[in-house]
Amino acid sequence: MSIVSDSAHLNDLTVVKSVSLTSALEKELERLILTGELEPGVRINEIHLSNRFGTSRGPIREATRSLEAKGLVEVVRNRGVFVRRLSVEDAVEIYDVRAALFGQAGRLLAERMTDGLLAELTRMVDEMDAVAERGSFDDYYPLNLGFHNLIVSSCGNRTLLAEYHRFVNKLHLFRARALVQGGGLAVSNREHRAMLEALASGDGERAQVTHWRHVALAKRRLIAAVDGHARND
Amino acid sequence: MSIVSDSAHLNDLTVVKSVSLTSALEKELERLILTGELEPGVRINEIHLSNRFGTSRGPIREATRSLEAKGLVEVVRNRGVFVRRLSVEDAVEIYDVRAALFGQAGRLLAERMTDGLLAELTRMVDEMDAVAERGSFDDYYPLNLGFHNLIVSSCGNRTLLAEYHRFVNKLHLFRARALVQGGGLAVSNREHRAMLEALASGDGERAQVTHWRHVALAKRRLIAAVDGHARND
DNA sequence: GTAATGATAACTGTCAACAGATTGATGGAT
DNA sequence: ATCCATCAATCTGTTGACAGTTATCATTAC
Repeated sequence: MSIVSDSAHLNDLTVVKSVSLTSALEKELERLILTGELEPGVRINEIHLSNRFGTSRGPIREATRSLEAKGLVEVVRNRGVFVRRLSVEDAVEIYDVRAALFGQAGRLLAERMTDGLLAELTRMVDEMDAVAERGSFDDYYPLNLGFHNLIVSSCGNRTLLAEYHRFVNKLHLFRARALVQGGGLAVSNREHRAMLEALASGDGERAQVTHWRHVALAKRRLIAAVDGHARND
Repeated sequence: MSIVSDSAHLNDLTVVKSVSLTSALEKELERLILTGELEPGVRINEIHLSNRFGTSRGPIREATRSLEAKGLVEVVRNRGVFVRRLSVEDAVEIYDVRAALFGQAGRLLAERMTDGLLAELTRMVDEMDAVAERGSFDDYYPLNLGFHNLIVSSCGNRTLLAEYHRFVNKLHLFRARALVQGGGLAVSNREHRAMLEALASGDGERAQVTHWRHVALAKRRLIAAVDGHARND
């Protein structure tokens, strides 16, 4: 495992001196973890990292403590820090939290909806329908992500937005994540339409229910996929 | 290594060598912040702390980075770390998140309710009623806290539990928090009874709504209290 | 061949020191 | 009296080094 490779990303950041080395390192490590370049379970060697980034171990330790609080890594005394590995149970728990947050975002958004936003969201769902017919998951995924992000970003609660992102990010640590991403494109987008209608109606309660249910059903699909996969093993 | 510090709490922890100095410091700092011994807005001086606890600055810096990720302090480059200060808007946002999480906890709990737990929760509400009649807030507050904690702790989702606590803790950073704590004891406990009935019925949807509404109404009381206070100024 | 053992290497925990930035004070000019 | 420049003190950012712990691996005994 030769971690001795140059990181262009970090160099970009270190040029800007207004950002501390620690936070730059933290962002870079987070990127490495979320993109999967640092796989769940692997140990993060402080000395290797300090060589790789040309810094001392101090800032790296600070960055990893921050990542630990964010739940992306695990620190074991005298043994090191490990990229956190999510079990199926962890992932299911996260879906519950995410459903709660997303439902709340839907409620808030319904109560402050604008015509322009509704048009944009409708356009996205139409586009997803078109892509879903072709069954192209690689095209569907970013659209789906953007749709959800736009909803939560527009709900007017920055705390909620930050928390939502935290949990969506954490799902990247779940190895079997790819299982659930494949199926049910058309089904999922039908739920999107129900959400749209609720948002358009301005009924917060109804919006909360539809948004909550959308994630709850995704959780069901995850569980079903995992069970199916386990049976096939 | 003689740890010459005024903090009995810290000494308790350092005796156990399985816990790193950093995490012991973090717990202690968190305690100081949540109890208000370190007030919102004040700067945390690394050198003073290292003298106080008899350590070097390294572990303290690591602990503060962790607290930053938890949202309890704010780090400003080259200026230091400050105990985070929550605005009214921040507090309101947190209530929304808390409502979402608490509602979800109610749903999960309703679907796994036991007779013993229901009896215990009922007992607590009865006790709160008795205390509320006397209008004794100091007695009501810990009971109320315990009631909510028992619900979230019993819902079976540890991730949700951790997040819920995170946000309840963050509310300690809100200076005007005391405003909302005083009023509506009897009203609040009437909402508790509605929650109890929903939990007893085993209807997850209904439990989620009642639990969500309980926090949403608390948020309204907070806003009303803040507005009233502003008018009286 | 396998398991216990002990030496060695590698790594983390902590510390003390240096470099750079910020703050506040001092003194002079207007 | 006010404003600005300069400077000293204080604090943070970062580094390199040392101590203690864990992991590795060859050796030995069975």
